[in-house]
Amino acid sequence: MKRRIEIAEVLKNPTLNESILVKGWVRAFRSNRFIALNDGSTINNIQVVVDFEKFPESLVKNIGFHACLAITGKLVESQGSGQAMEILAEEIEVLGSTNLETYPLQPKAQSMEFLREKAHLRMRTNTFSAVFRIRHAVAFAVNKYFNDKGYYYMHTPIITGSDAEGAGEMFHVTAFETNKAPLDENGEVDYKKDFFGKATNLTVSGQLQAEIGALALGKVYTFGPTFRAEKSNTSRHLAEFWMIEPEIAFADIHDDMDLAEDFSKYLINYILDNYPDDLKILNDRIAKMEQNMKKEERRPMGLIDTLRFVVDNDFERITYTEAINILRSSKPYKKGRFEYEVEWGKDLQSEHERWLVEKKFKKPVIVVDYPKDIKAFYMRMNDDDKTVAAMDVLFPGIGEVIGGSQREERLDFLQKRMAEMDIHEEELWWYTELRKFGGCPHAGFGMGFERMVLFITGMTNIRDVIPFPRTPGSAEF
RNA sequence: GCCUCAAUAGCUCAGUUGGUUAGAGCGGCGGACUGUUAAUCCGUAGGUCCAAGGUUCAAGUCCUUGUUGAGGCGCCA
Repeated sequence: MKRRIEIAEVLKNPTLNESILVKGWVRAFRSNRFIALNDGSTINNIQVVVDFEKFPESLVKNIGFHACLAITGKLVESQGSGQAMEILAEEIEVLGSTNLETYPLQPKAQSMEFLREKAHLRMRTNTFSAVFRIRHAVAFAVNKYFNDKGYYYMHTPIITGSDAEGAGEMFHVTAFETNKAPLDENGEVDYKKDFFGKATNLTVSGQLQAEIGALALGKVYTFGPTFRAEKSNTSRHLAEFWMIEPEIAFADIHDDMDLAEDFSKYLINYILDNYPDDLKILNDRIAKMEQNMKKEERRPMGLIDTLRFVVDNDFERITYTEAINILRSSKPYKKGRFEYEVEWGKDLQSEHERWLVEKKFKKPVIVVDYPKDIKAFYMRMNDDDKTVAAMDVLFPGIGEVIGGSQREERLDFLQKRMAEMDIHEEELWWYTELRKFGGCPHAGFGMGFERMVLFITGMTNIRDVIPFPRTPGSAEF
């Protein structure tokens, strides 16, 4: 019995004129003679040449789109011009045929919305196989980057007893059966009798726990699923997404920004260096799609050129106050083109961020030192007593990919902010104890993993860079 | 949560001012084809026009409600 060789290996280290065994799915069957076979190990196919008269008609009939085949044959130099080598089929076994009268996928461009409804099949397409190979690679690069720099990967809880993380609506977790939860004397659900003895939720952020790690291990990061019950209906939000949250001791906001920029560039470079073929498929797909678009709707640069440009240039760094001033002296502001007001103390709207990133600077922008009133309680107060050491990294086409801050390490400042924002210290007693016992300056950020994958793959909807998207009203598969 | 748009063949779409039997390309099916590269060529089948109600002599087309999807806003990552 011959051992199967993966197509990636065949193409990388070809053993010409030897008989080999490959297995995979049919991407195309042309001229009753040429099979393009793909096994997922690479975006590239191997061509199999079938002398159809040598095989029974019933077998040849089963070689349809996305049928699964095992093929033994001699690997030779190709006579055709589209590929370097090909396999002359000696034996063909149909492992799984496809009934094409009912199979929904077709060998042509189909809409992202349609394919999203076929999440169990869409990974077989060129676009999605490329996206999910790259998603894997970005995840690997995240771990490699931090490991190589001496960070420890820390697993923070998925179920949390704290509802004060302040990052959005939470999904409740309970072992009670619906409508059978015991009530207390006030008629409220008595969570003391629930599994954990208290009300619990799915985590919206691992940051507060990551701070525990940073203040013991020095440098840690979390990388895990995160849940937000916001009914966000946009191409940039998911109810279940993955977040990367490094947290570092003895670091200030500038170290934090340096890390965010270096880390982002590392991830992009890792894909540019290791997945050029998948990137090219995605690059060409976008170029083709944009052929029919008006010039002003097209991207200023192709996908690969955009990624190169981002890693080759410094991110723009401006303070929130500078951003406000730049916006107020901008053409669209003067001409009244912005829908929302630009005013110190108010958060930058999407349209403002987009103008700064896409029109003014044309590259990623880090905005730092936001007004304290629009930011979370744990962010470190600046000396001006008006702003906090918080930063957002904004990317073209996506907006906020990273949000971070230097954390408030001074107990009295922290307690004051918590009181102002009505956060009870009893609930976060362990968090304030980190300041009471051996605290130190520290900082960190959260990167939306899918948003980064969105940027690197050039996809336009976040639901298309996670295998099984969870959005309001949708939890199929 | 708010706003806007859309839903017609398996897919992507066209369908004029409300007017005869709802069209195309791709895909499927049948056939041809021994160097194809989104193969090509010939033939063929395929429709609850999202759902319910309404206006009208007449509705794919107009109105109401609902469902689903997309986009924008807010929230954020």
